[in-house]
Amino acid sequence: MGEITIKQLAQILKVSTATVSKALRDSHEIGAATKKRVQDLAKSLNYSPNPFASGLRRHKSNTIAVILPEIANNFFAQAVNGIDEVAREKGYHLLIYLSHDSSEREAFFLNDLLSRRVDGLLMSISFDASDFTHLDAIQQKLPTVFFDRTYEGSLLHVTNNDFESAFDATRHLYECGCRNIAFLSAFQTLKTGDQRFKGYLSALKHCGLPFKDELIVHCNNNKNDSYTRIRELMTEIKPDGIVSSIEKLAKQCYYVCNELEINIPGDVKIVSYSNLDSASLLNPPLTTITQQAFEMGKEAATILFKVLKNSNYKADSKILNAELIKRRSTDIINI
Amino acid sequence: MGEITIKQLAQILKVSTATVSKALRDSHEIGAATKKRVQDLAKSLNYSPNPFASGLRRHKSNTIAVILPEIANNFFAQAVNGIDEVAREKGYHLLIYLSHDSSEREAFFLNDLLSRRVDGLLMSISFDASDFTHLDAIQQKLPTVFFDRTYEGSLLHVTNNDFESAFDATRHLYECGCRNIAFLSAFQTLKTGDQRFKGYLSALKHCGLPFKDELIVHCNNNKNDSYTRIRELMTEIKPDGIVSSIEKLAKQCYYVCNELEINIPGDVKIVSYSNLDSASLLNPPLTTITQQAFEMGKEAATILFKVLKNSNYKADSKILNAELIKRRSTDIINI
DNA sequence: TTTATTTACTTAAACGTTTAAGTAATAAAT
DNA sequence: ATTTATTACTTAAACGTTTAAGTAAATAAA
Repeated sequence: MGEITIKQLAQILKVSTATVSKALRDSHEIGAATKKRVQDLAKSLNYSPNPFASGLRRHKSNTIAVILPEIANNFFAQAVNGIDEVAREKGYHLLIYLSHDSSEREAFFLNDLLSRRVDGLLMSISFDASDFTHLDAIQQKLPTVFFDRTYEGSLLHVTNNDFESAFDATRHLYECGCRNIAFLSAFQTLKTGDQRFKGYLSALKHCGLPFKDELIVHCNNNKNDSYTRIRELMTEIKPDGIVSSIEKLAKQCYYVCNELEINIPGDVKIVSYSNLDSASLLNPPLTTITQQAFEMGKEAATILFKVLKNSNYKADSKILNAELIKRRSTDIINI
Repeated sequence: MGEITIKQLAQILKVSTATVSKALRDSHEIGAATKKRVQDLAKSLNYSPNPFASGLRRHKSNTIAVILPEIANNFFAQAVNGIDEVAREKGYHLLIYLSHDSSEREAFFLNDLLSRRVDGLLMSISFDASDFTHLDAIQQKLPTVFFDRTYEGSLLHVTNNDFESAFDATRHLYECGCRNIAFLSAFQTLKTGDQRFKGYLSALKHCGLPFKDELIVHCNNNKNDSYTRIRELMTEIKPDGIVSSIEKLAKQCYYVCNELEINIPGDVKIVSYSNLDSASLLNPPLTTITQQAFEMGKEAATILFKVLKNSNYKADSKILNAELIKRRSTDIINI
């Protein structure tokens, strides 16, 4: 039961605990022979230092927190894979917090993290964020890198080229013949959502299409709500193209179209931000704006570790390019 | 910078640190008036206890570890959601370890967990496990509940009705007219994989179909390898039905069939263990054996917390029923 | 040879919390 | 009135590690 401690190692070897500690950390203060004796014994007894004791003493946890809106989503899951790769390499542990897109939960987590439980934070902001004071505060207290879903006040972040990718997607629909392009909006209070919307607007202008308010559907966190709104859009406004700023909503479009027997891409073409790995197996295969999810996690973690190494590294950012992958959901159908 | 400590609270209130500590934990040793003074001040200064100090003293981390084969998989992601729900409610934190289906990584993690960093462990075993000594060992040291992918030696676990669900899936194919049913096998060294295979065998017998070795495809962790094997199966053996014991392999079947222009369900019918939430949007919609992923995480966590509360609770298990959801990939086609 | 430096350790305090043991004052029981 | 119990605290040690400061011996420089 009782785990082996430095004290016990010291007793066995008839040296002080200081010697053991230093030998294990390979300090120059310890002679080669003693070092080896200590290290050999430690290995043979399968000693591993108590993380609480060393965390307490060193004010360092070797742990980073990751706050995510959700985990059952290929984008975030892949991002975690990227984060994990970097963190493991550095010997760090990963504490996961799921906000389920609730800023209330998020605030609770952020408060918890002030206890110095972790050395740093990687975060993607929740759907319904509107008050950013907690986020402003955490950045002052804890090295924090935002990824994907960022806000105006973020100092360190990794984002997509959201404006450009939304622009390209919208233009792609135009080029495929759409003249009535709807936009399914989400998290427009965040920089990420705002940029996507602006990209859409800019593309409309560029293509000479008028902006129509009824083509914008603001979706919230409630599944039924957004289903109803999309259904309304499809029955009343009947767009011939849809840009969805979030994967969830694109799926709902598919369900609505199934229900209403609307043909994709015949009646309406759809393109969505999505990292669904079965996008090409859907019926029809979905044209996606695919983010570099793994890379994004990796980059965010890399920036965080830079900051942890050198704490006067106060602002940095990286933009990754999302890729428009054209599939059948935006095919031109010759009748 | 410097976080507020109990010492500082004590100094301000002119009481001892013991009093503060006890007041915060609502001890009966402290008078109501003092208690209130302490709690009010703590709240107003946003005090939160240093988790390292209290972890060191109490030998308790309020953290549980979760070891998963992968996270970019709806089953595991939903299981994490279930775990998260229970853990948050109990005020626990979640440390995530991804084995990427490597038992080597897994062993490394298990070793790390011996440092008493966490109070308990929830685990789903990696794909290529063959030596179970690490698993035997961890169960002696740390309350551990296995879920989904378990092994013979597991004391606490939550599983599917793997035998029955594989039986039902196989029989379903038989009832849809399949007489040459292939089985895509994975992690057969684990109890989970073994049970699924036995369920398949039993159904063959029950339906009066002969067992043919060439209909079994053993798939490993390597994506290209298993693609090749499935391709061989489809070109050489040409089964009219496939039971896939893992979602990944079912997707590969779809890709192979796309490539070879094999019609699903006309030429071959497919059923797979899968929690893909877009299963119904696939082309064709995939008949799945859908596990109660969220429930499984929740149940596993619940058992773990029972053990944490009462440590002579040494063996327990729960079986959840996976559901066969029939979709077009196993439809009977009338020619 | 004397002094300064380097090497290889040890001592002891510190990190922030918890808790067993002690104490003084008050209330209850005899 | 004396003993016993209860209440509301305090003292001090402990959890296991790290590290600043000290020390004695060996080596190098003067």
